[in-house]
Amino acid sequence: MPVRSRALPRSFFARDSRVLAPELLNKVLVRRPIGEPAGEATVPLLAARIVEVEAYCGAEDAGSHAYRGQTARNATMFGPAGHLYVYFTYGMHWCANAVAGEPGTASAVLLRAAAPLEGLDVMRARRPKARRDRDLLSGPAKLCAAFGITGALDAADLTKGELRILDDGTPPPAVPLVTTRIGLAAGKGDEHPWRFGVSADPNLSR
DNA sequence: GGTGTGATCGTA
DNA sequence: ACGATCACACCA
Repeated sequence: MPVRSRALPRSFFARDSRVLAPELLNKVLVRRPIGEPAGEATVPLLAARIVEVEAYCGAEDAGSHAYRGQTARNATMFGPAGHLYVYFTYGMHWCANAVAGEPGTASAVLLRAAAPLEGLDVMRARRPKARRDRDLLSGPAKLCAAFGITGALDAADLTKGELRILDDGTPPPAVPLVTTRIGLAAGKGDEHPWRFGVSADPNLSR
């Protein structure tokens, strides 16, 4: 991790989720030890380079949890950008998003896959079923499991908390992979090309 | 490489 | 009921 890595400011997140999403590719998700001071030089406990994301667009997006308005579950998405929206799905999995846009827009970017950089031993211990390291973070629920992200981290501030997204100087891909989003029912937003990835990266979800 | 299926529970 | 999923079984 280069010394000049720095946490992304809130202004970085406060944009349309479809603009923010590809900009998050090649940024570094880090989790620092609990209670560790927020110095820039601290070695993170866990670090991974984001290689796959999806944009969700609130009230105008049938695929978004916010499509039918605010509830207790999705309230974080209606708040300020730069916070983490964590939800539980399929009765067993947690998934994490970076809240985007202006307050009230309820847009977010789902973190779908990442390439492990640091803390591989911790990630392997949390994901004993992953046979290869490229499977540690190759899906939104896998990523949360490996990073220990649960509902307890919903609404965490990504700009200054124990969980952050850093810019280490690696630019996003000039030409990202762009496809429709995964797991949406027909007519429920599946037509929008709002999934973005680092082409041919081995850590992409299946 | 691909497809099919069961697990398991909060939310609407 | 159904889901912004995963892992395993199987076939190729």
